[in-house]
Amino acid sequence: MSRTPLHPTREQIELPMVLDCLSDPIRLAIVYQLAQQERVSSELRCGDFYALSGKSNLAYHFAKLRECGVMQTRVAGTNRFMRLRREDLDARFPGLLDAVISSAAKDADRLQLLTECDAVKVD
Amino acid sequence: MSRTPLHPTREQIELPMVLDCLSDPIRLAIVYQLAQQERVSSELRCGDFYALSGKSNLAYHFAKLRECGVMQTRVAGTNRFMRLRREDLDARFPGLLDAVISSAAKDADRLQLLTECDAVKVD
DNA sequence: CCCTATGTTCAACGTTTATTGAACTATCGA
DNA sequence: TCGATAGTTCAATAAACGTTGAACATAGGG
Repeated sequence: MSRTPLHPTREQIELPMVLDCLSDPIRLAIVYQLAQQERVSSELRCGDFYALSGKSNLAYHFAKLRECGVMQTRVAGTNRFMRLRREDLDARFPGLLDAVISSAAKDADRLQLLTECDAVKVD
Repeated sequence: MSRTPLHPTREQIELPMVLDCLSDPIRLAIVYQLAQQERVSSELRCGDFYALSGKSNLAYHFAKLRECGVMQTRVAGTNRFMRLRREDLDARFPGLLDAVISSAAKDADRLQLLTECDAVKVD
């Protein structure tokens, strides 16, 4: 497996790319789930998203989210942990991420987003 | 020319559709220009956007912006006046439009957006 | 009534996109 | 060292997208 994947610098993050990233339902769900996880200040593994799609399709979306500067991947053994690049996004586009997340939260059922409660319910 | 074009109701406006709309550079420029015009509380004609692209291509983008609920078109004679559906967008996705507009403003030159000053300069 | 100005619609095109499964790489644990 | 686990990469496909020019529809002014 390759080294730590390439990420754009903060200044290289472009608004249209970010919006395009967030416009895909699967990627929006990934971002939403990462945002939920922020509260616990921990990261998520790729496998934590298998409910959303197959792993090869997820790898495609992960790559896109990385290349657009929305999230960051840290390689640890055979796992890859990801988290939102909140600091960079907030610096570049103040209020944008929060507006998207809370808008998504309002439409959680319509967007078929998994909430923390759902995760518990499934158990 | 057909009657007043179809617009989705407020509740029919979907987040991914809106984000997708705003992710295209030309549509983002249209929205940005409409947002600037809001301050003067007036509308813009299709022709006011010819600097962005050809008219047939603009018509395509206008249709998309309309269908996604981002803007509204009012037919007046041979002209069509448009404005942002700010009230609806703010109600559905609080803070989103403003975050996008101000983010775009920060990158105005990178995004090749026309500002009010530019319009004056061209004169 | 014609001519012009304003926009839309249509067909065509090349490009990008999302999705799939199979093959592959790398790491960890027994 | 072997096998299982975690993800990526690749090739193939179908659908959606953005762009173009030509044709069309409509309203207003001489």
